[in-house]
Amino acid sequence: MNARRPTIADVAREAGVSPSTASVVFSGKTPVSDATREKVHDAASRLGYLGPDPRAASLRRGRSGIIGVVSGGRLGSVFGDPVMRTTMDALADAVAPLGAGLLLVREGSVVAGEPTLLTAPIDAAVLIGCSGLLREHLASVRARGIPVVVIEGDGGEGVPVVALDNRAAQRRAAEHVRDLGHERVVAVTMPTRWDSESGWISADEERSTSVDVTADRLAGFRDVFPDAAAFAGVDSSIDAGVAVGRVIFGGGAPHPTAVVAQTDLLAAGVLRAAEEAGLRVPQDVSITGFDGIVVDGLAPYELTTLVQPAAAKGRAAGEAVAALLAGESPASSSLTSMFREGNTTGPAPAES
Amino acid sequence: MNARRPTIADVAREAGVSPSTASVVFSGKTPVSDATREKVHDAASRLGYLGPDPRAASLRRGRSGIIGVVSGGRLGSVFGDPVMRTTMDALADAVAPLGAGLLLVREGSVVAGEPTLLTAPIDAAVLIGCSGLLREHLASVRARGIPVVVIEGDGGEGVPVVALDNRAAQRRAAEHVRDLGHERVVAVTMPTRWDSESGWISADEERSTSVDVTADRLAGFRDVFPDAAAFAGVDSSIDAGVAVGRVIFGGGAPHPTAVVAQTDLLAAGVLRAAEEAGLRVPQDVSITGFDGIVVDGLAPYELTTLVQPAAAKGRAAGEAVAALLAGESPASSSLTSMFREGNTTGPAPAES
DNA sequence: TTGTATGCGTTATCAT
DNA sequence: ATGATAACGCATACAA
Repeated sequence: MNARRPTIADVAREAGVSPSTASVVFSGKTPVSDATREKVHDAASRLGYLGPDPRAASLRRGRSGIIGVVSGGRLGSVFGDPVMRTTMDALADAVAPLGAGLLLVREGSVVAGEPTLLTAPIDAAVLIGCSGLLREHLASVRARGIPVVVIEGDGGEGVPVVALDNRAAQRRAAEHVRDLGHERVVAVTMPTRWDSESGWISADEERSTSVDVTADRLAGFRDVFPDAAAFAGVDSSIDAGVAVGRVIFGGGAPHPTAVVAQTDLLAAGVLRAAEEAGLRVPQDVSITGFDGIVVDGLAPYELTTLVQPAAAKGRAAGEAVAALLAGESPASSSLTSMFREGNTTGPAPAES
Repeated sequence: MNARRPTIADVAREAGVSPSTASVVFSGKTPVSDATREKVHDAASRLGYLGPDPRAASLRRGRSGIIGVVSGGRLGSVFGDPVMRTTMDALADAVAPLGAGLLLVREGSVVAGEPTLLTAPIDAAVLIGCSGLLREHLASVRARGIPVVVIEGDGGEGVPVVALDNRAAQRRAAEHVRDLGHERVVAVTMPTRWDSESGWISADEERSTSVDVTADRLAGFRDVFPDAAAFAGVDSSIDAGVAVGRVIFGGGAPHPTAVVAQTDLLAAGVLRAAEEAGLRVPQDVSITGFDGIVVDGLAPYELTTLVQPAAAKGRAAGEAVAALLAGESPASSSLTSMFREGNTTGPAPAES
């Protein structure tokens, strides 16, 4: 009745070999004779030993095999975005060969006691779609020697970034709309802060936007329409888009003839709201999206949008992590989106 | 130029206190005089010490603060389901007070080298929507003394399960459909295995279904319609439902007058396919779902469905983990779904 | 309230 | 190919 779980030392003793040899049998780092290996395995199964304790191995090797993925907002809203899911999947694939898994770390710990970047045993951190608020946290993490990679954001000096051409791409969409003759244009954005609410964006708010992606895409829009109004959705979802669309098309004022949305989901919601309001797309109102995802059930519409390489983002981040862990200094990478014209944009209607 | 990162021992020395005192200052487990605390903090910042190394702390305490969440399939398809997202979010909230975070573990390691339940430093594991294939893995994990909780599945002897009344609830829907007079009924299911393809389910396949949820709901359907046909979707999504619906309503044979789908997303897809085929819902065909989620853009339809307590599932699992970690033996819990009649079901059309 | 002493379970280094 | 040894960095029981 030995309550204690057997250790590798017990196994070694039972097998009549040294602890280091037993260790090597399990790790396979050094050649071992077949006879020895068998002795050790026998001893292990006799004792019910199931392999090295990951915690002890972590300490000794200085590696836990865990990579923290930090994202803004709640899991539900983060994973509600198909782009994020694709990216995360690609990231998981990319770090798996390193023997690493993904630990979900929620920014701004929703609940007290929750592990943070500073208290979790992570080998590296990937920041994705985070607000700038995290910047200070980041400093401590880096000071600790934990490699950091940022996806679409600014990590500061020496932090590799996987960037997307958000501003240029969004500008491209805005130009397309402008070239079609539209003048009454509204931007529909993702949240400006992770705790922010839906509503028209004031100049102040626009200046202090802390979500990098939102800010960058809005800047691209501003390059073409410096004075147009912008409305923030509560998140990136069809429902949020519908809510925004109802406000935009609901007022008595002349409705906009074009809406430049920051995501396909928002665009799909706006489109639906436009239909609700009795407007035809694209005859009465043009709508552009961003992401290039397949929006369930949007047919027969096909959004005019910017197709972004979601999986490539995850892969690039994974490769950067691998390089950092190998002691290299990977360069930042920059991915580009592709403009795709669908059937949701058309010439501005004649002034009525 | 000391390359080595400072340890708590260095801090203690610098502060002129013992290592244990310094440790206590950081963990807060024991009262410390203000003066001492300050001395230690000063020394720490002077040395650039940022707190205890989580890896070493893990080993010493025997806890890593990490809970493995095992799910079938790829991240993308798992998190594509709103129910799963809600459950995961609630789970994350529930374990946060324990100081624990969630490590994503993919069943059947998609990529070689990926950490598994046996190699990751986890304190507990939560299995959610897994296939029975995992059963053997589970044995080793439990042998290791790692607590396990299963959400909607069978963990075997002594494993607390958070169950949903899948079978009874699905039976409820089937009865509703039968009571409306429907006889040509088809079940539309989630995948029967995680690697399975879409298609009519053969008797063999039905018997060997390894995804518990799929099997349970199908059994509930069978309680009422033992001989009806069943068609598996490639996953739980609107698109999968559309694909299934096109087959179901596309043939020359008389179309079914009712479809009992295993999820709301599948139901929504089937509904769309029915419309495509020129059928009216519910006059020509009745459709039921399962989950009770809000399906973006399904209005004006409101699915007849079973509303399941998604967040409660996550909370219950979190509480069970907490109890296990506290050395208790939590009982399994059983949650119930609520039948909600929408406007997608109606009397069977008269025989034509 | 603080200090002393020990061991958590492993693996890397080096020698044999 | 195998063995002896020494950390890895910390938190706890216990003593003072």
